[in-house]
Amino acid sequence: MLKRGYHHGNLRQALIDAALALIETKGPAGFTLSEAAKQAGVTPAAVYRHFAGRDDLIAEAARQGYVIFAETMQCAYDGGQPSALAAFEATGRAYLAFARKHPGHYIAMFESGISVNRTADLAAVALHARDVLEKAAQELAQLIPPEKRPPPAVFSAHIWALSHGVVELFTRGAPGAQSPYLPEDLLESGIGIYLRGLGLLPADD
Amino acid sequence: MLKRGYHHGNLRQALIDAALALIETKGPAGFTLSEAAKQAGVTPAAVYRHFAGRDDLIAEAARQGYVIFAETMQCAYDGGQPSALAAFEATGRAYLAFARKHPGHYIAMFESGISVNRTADLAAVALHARDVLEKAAQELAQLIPPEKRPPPAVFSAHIWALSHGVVELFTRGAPGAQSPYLPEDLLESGIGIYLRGLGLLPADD
DNA sequence: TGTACATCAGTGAACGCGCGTTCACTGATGTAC
DNA sequence: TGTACATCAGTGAACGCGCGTTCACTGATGTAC
Repeated sequence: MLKRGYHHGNLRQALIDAALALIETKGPAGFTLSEAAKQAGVTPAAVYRHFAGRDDLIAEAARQGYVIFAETMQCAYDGGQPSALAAFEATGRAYLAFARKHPGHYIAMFESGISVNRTADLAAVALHARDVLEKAAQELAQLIPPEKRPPPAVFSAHIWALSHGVVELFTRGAPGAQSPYLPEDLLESGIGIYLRGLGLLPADD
Repeated sequence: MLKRGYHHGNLRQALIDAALALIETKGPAGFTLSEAAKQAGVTPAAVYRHFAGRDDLIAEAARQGYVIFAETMQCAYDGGQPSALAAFEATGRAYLAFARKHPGHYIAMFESGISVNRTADLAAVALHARDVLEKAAQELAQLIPPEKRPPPAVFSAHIWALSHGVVELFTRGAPGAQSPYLPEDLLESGIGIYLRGLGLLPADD
């Protein structure tokens, strides 16, 4: 953040970062353009040099989130290679790790109410993120005999839903947060049982 | 709704219903006390005869949601008796059915940002709803050999998370809504694979 | 049955507030000569 | 290296709006006699 007197230096990103911090602290409804501007040390009007308006700012925050999200999962996937099983499990764990590490992004992406189809750019990067998970599922599905193999899209949807449900219900003071189990453990054991159901893990523990 | 001229008759419930309709239509942020009053044909100030304020209205909507939620699942559970497996699967299906049939309640409960611990009353009814699912899980867990039986709380948390994730991601125009699969089918197949992983369903399909 | 009265649900006007957004402007910055 | 100038990022004042909330009030309702 090279602050060069009158001009800010990198206000655009500073505004996004401020928005993310606000969303993380006060929830998706707590974010306001004015407050984000204030946090960045700037007048609300200055925001309009860089964004079309309030929603455009959130959308950009979400977009950056999807980029990091895809990168995180891709990286985990690569790290688990060449074992399809290890790659898949690492990808699942990366989902929760992302939600933990980037709560502002996560909320902007999934809880702010902005549509993923708002811009073509946002839709593309969101689709790419989904493809990473689906590719991991597809590769793993090869190990299942074709006649009892579910479509990879179904497979990955299950894992995505389970991961998302764990995040929403058992992190950040959600309804199930009084549970004595760590979200990480819940997700790992849940995926374990699921993969056993697919015959990808031995039945005996 | 017996409208007796000047006095409304049952304004309290009319306000809750209006709030639910608004939440369903415009999302959790779209709800305003003033608009709910207007929908009920009444001045905003009239709301304060029945509720402490805006948040109190949403909390009451959520509370009623938890009551219906618990009833719906309890009813499905009872209908599946005496088979533990049938009762459990019916309870899982009831979760999604509730979200479909009462989207306003569902959003008020899980997406409005009001804490379940806001009042003792709300916390109690939310806990009761969770207990219904947990009881179904507990009973079903009896069929698993003790040494490979997961704690029922973990078991039910998995199902809850999977159900919630499916609702959030694959209904109501969410990120995964362009998926060609019905949420009902996704949830059913997911639970099926999961139960197979626990040895509660035969491995061959 | 008719009248006087207490109750209290809803009115209507007003409030302060913070929001997103606009506009003419200003002055720091980087460039051309 | 020094000066004149064009650019354009950010200012500051202002706007209209709808929000949640308050208050003194009013008049429909149900009850007591």
